[in-house]
Amino acid sequence: MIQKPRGTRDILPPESRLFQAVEAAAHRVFQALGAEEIRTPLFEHTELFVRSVGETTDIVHKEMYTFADRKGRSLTLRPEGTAGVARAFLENRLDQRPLPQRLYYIGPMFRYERMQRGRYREFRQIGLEIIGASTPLADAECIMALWEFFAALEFDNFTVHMNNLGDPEDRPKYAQLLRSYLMGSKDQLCSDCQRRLQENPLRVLDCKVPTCKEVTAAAPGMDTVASQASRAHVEEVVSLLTSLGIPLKWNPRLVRGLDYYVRTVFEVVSPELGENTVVCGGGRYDRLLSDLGGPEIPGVGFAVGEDRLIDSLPPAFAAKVTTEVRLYLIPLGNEPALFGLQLARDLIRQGVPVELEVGGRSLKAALKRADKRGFAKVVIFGESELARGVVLVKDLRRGTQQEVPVAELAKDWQREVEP
RNA sequence: GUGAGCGUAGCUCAGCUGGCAGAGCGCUGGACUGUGGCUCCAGUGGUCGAGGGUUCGAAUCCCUUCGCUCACCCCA
Repeated sequence: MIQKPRGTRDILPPESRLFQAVEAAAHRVFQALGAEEIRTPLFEHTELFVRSVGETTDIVHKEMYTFADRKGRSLTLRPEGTAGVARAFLENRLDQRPLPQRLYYIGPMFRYERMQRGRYREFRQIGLEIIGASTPLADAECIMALWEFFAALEFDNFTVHMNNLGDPEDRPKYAQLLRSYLMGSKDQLCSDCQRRLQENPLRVLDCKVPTCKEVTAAAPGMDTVASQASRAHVEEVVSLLTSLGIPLKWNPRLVRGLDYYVRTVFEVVSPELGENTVVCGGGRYDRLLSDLGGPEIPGVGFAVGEDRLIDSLPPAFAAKVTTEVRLYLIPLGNEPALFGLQLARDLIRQGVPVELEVGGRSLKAALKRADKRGFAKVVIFGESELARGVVLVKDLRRGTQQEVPVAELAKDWQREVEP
């Protein structure tokens, strides 16, 4: 038996409804803010990701699905969405349209990683990019959009973690500062952190080992060397969001895994999936487009891990989405079966979702099945009902049943669903 | 890349120091002819992940291999 490749998943009903609901919310919220959908290739030239995400990052270093095509060109399945959007933006000269442009995408990403809870090799991201605005207001709008997206999914308790990564020229300065600070307590760091100390001291701030946390607790924050301009920028973003009533948690140890971020960075972690499982990450990337050979156009954006988001959806919302709301049509006999087919056609034309019993079940068996499937209402009709132009509508929850003229069935349903 | 655990029915799992492969749930049907939920009955369903070894006999013990999961790492 052939199985799916490691790290991929089959999204089956009813879970597929959760994906539909989440994506519908994304379309609705982002479009309301003036964003438009962009769809870019699932694979790109490898060079694009090496240059944008960063050669030394883990993503590029060891997690990309890279392959040679038949002409020997090196291609890579996209590990994230922003690079492709930036490339498409430049290639199609979208900078010639009015700026800023708000673009969002929904689709699969690929990273070669070991499987773990909430971590897949093929996973879906929903991302929003605001390209062509460098103001703190743009950052704030971006995070506000994120907030509204989560709110539309009925999340009521989550926090946006924020930090300032400074400008590109600040980062080596900070790495040096942090390294010399940590050198003093080198012996108390775990073996991983002693290695990180040389390679990438910022990562030490991320370590979960308690002794390392103690050492880094009083370490100087990025803002001690961040440029005055970047500090003023991020402070303004915080101020704007605070005025909006969006709770932020300042986290000076927040470090992102992509090199292109500057200044504002933020994350949302899921309490359900554990403290180190990021559901959403984003930030500002003012140098990305110019680094890719384009004009100096700033941008800010985020990506939500759709699979992880769905794993941590509020239960009440998930239950509502997966509940069967449709009329179950049960014909009794051959004449009524034909009528049932016509009735199903008429009802779906009027926007009433139905399920016709086509398995020839007895009434008893059909009702039993209706109960198991969670149908709220069933429609029963035999020859005697048809002769009188009515059907029996049975409410399974209340246990009541009444005759309804066939012509009023759709109206009866709409009254029930949209009171 | 490092470490740990687990593979038995569609699902969740039992199966003792080796002795006829099981339960619950699910699915299908039935218990007054056209009225569900509870209950009861019946049916359905397994190369015990795969290969090899030990043995009269292996789901069980040993070896190999494949697969899955979790943690580290990193990230969505």
